[in-house]
Amino acid sequence: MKLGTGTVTKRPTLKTVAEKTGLAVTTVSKALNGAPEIAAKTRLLVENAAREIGYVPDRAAQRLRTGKTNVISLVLSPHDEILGFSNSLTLGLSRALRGTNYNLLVTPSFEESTEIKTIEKIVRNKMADGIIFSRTEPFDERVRFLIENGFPFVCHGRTELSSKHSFVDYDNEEFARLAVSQLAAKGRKRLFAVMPDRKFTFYGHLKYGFTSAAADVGVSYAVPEEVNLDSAPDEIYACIAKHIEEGRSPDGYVCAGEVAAMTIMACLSDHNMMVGRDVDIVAKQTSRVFDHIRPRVDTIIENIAEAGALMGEMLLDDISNPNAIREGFVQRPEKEFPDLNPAG
Amino acid sequence: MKLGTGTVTKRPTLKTVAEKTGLAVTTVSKALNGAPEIAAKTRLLVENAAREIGYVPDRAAQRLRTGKTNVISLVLSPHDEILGFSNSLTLGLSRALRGTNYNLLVTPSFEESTEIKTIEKIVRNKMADGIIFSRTEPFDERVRFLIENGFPFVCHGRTELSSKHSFVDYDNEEFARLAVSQLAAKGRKRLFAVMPDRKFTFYGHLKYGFTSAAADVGVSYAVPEEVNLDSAPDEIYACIAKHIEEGRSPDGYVCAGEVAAMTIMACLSDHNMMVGRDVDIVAKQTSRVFDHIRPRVDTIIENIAEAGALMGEMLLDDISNPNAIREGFVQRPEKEFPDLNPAG
DNA sequence: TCACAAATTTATAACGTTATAAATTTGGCA
DNA sequence: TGCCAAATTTATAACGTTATAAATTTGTGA
Repeated sequence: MKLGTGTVTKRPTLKTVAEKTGLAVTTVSKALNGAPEIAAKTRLLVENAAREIGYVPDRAAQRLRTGKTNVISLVLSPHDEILGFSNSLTLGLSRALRGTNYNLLVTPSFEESTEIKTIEKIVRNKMADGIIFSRTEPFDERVRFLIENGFPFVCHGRTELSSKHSFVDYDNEEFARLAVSQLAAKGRKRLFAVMPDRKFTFYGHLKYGFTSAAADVGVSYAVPEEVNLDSAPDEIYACIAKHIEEGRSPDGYVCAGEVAAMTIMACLSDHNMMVGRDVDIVAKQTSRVFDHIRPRVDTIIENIAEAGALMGEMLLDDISNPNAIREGFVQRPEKEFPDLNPAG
Repeated sequence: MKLGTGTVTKRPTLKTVAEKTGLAVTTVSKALNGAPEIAAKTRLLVENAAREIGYVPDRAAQRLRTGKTNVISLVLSPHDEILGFSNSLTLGLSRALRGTNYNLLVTPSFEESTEIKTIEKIVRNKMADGIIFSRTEPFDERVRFLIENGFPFVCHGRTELSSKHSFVDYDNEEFARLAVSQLAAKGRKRLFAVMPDRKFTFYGHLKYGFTSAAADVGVSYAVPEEVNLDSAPDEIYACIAKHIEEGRSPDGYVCAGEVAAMTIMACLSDHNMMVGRDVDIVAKQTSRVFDHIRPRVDTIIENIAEAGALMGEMLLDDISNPNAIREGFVQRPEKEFPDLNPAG
């Protein structure tokens, strides 16, 4: 479809359609927006004329008039793992937005501390109709801010705040239990878990899952204090290496992050520890990297794209029903990726 | 910063600032936009007042009035590898946009065929001031369309079109040469290269690089016809497996895609072929996954985040200087990642 | 001090849309 | 046929900004 080769024909507006049909601008607007008072034959007339001359409403004008941006903003944390996480989230979200007339604005924060500023800016400047973000904390300031301002949002992870709000979370407690059972089933006794930063809500869920499962199946589990899932790979590597070299190596690892899990595997390999023989790992898998990594490790899947799609749908719902009661959804751990994910 | 707890105070507008300062709306507008005719003391007065009451211009109104969207659109292909590519691109782009008042709209196409439609839509609906996309073909229809419509864009990859246009490409020819030399230096003689789809510009560059380097250093190289870098990992795996099982295994692999390279490694491992002993691989590295994969393989880096940042800067330039002569930039292969990349 | 140019400020209109209220047309029924 | 309510269409104003042109103020030199 060429748009006037060189000759810049101005975009058709409501006025253009009005002139073509001999109707008033208002009528055309109403006809295209499905106002009930418009006669059926008028609506048809307008729709045909609009299609014929390729009329598309001007978003800026609509936005100025109605105050709606038709934009959803995905606020990324600097730590959203370059591997998989934000990518899958974006993809899932886009899938939910497909077919709607919402667009996706991606706003990375470059420092953790600026994330709340980013959100404040989006709200203050009305840059979007709703916000999506992740890495929720129990008393998350972003959540508080958004609730206080009545701004629609869906976050990835629960909070412990009293106000209900939309969220999509993952059952990390169950993840922890499954992981511990799997390792126990392989005869592993001394486990080692790389945990997220304590400040995140899912730290608690994991911890509770680990503790109870470890007690249930009679294994021990330790957490290295000096690193967490967001630590630089080098630091995680060094930490694991130190334990191995000091003879304090566990016989099973649980890791709720892909990069950290890969780092552990690299470290084990470099120390001639064989996964499956000397040690076992259960990793949380959020992308498909582990499909291509050897030795194979046990993984438990967290489907981020699905979470993203769900968050998108929930957010659209929240935007159109500002007064509805907010609900959360908790994803269950899965064994297999569904096949609708793009390869990778 | 709380925005009126519950009490919805309307956003300040130019009018608000005008009333506060006793000046006309026009004057305020000009003062804030740096118009030269505004007296210094007036400008200061306005700036202070604006800051004080937290005035932020309404984008929708600006956009309606000026026709500028202040949005850059990143159009993603369904094949942009879930691992790294689009993520790094997004990050780099965001970095370039940081500090400007441009926002990043991410628009994934879900089918390859709809990508041109996506772009047409962005242009027709003036959804952005400029477009970024990748996977350029020699006679790319997207490039043709955008040039024809005088719409600013920067693509990742060159074309063979006669009109000059902005692009950022990677020296894949050099990549191929380096890869072949590295393998030859290790004594490898029969190489195997998984190539991109023939339709892409960089197919030609790689091919030329391979052919000339192979001739120079006296090795052979073959390309499996049935798969390319975008093939499903399963297919690549099956293809490599078949060659190994039929005794036609090469002793060196070159792979310009991360996922494909990992797949090859997995296949080799599953067939008890040891990288470094039975076979060697040189992979193109666009994320940091290979840092964490064992056995270590030789990689040659293509810094996508840097490319993204560069593309962003070029696009902003192109937007502000519509009549400037367009130029391209070709990235050189690198040995190391710079350290400004977020961990991962 | 006055005239006039330069400097600065201002009023008006417009971008394209939709909410509101007013105007017109239609159709039913006496 | 004529009246009235219902159905449908229309005019007007407004969202917040900036381009344009007009108006005002300031400063300079005679």
